[in-house]
Amino acid sequence: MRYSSDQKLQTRNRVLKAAAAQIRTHGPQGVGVAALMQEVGLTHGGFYAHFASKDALIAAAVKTMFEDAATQRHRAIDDRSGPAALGAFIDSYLSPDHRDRPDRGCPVACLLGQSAQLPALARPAFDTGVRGMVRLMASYLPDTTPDPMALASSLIAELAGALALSRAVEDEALSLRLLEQSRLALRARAGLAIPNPESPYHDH
Amino acid sequence: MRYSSDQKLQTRNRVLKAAAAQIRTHGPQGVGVAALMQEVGLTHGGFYAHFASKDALIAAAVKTMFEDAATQRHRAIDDRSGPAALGAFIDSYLSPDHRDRPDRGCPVACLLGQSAQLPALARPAFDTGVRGMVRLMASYLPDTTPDPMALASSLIAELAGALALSRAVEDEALSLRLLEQSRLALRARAGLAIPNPESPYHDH
DNA sequence: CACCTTACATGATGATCATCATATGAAGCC
DNA sequence: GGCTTCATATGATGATCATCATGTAAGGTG
Repeated sequence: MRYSSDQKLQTRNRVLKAAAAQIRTHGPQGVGVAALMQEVGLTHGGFYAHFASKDALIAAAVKTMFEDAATQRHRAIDDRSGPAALGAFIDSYLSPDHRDRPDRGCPVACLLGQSAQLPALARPAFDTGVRGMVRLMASYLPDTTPDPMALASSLIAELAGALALSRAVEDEALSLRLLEQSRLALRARAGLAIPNPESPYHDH
Repeated sequence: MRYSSDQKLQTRNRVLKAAAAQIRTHGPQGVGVAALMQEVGLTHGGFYAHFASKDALIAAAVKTMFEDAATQRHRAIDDRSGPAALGAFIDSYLSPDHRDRPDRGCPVACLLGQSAQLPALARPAFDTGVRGMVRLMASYLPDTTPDPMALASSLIAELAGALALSRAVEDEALSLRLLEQSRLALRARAGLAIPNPESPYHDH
């Protein structure tokens, strides 16, 4: 068959999207080329028409992860600004919903512990993503913050750490406690009021 | 040859020790039975005399990791007590030295992001380790702390998150900044004085 | 209408890996 | 001194996997 003009690009994007989800749930090693292509409805043979290697795919997938995460953050925060935006960000980040959907969640928290498995090609994208996330957090902080970048760095470490920990832990009660206590601590550290206990979480 | 009475146990311990290091550096998937046995000076055949499966090995190795970590913590803290112990713990945890030696470092930070790769057999040991670490941290906190377990949970999340992040990042300057800013933030949050900038880190 | 490009499929290759069946070789025991 | 035991070695098996060479169908282009 002859394909529509951007057929190849669309296929490539579908593969990328599937890879981005698989990498976040099963790690870079957990993705097989054959299984990935099958998920997209194709066979493994065509893969190398789109990517030079599996490592190249992972590098590209990590990049798209961070791009998607940026647009997702905008949706989670809606049109809120200042403290409301910051609170919404923290709450959605440390929600059980986010914990249970790593496949569409924050790449930083997912790749945190995968440093050894991540191919060198994908590393720069990760660094850029971390830097961007710290910068974004700093931009949310009150103008009165003495050193916003320093505080943001510390807040991001706890955000990602708490989420990753809550995922790694087996016991649901312990997992929820880790989320909730970091959520409260982070809100306090960021200068936010105690959140409404009735609706502590938000969708994204 | 006939072997000394505890030969088998000693071999098993050597395998476990090597596995514990490999898992922390290369992840659970990064360890091959053959390579592991060769590192210990044996061939792959004898492995199944010691462990029922690779998963069983990983579970046992995770357990020993946490046991070793407990004794290591005692050494890092020496005979200090109270604030001095807490400060030494934070400083050594977030030191470049600890960052660069994951093979003998904190299992929590190493396994944080490996939840997907960790076999079910090893999960309970991880939970126990996390709980123990939070409890230990709580025991260090000043008596005046309103809810020590809550604060400890938040502190551990930042500790492990900052260390894992500093390892995952490629850029050395960014990595050091992540360590240092969380170190200062954690000391402040734990009610400690600003550390001496001359010798900010300690061996362990 | 014939041709050639293009997007993908089929099938093979070689590597790696966990697992296991079986062999070996040294020592304690009779 | 031969028999047995037991820690480890050798080698095989089957599975999984990345990669690639080659085939195929379809449709725009000449």
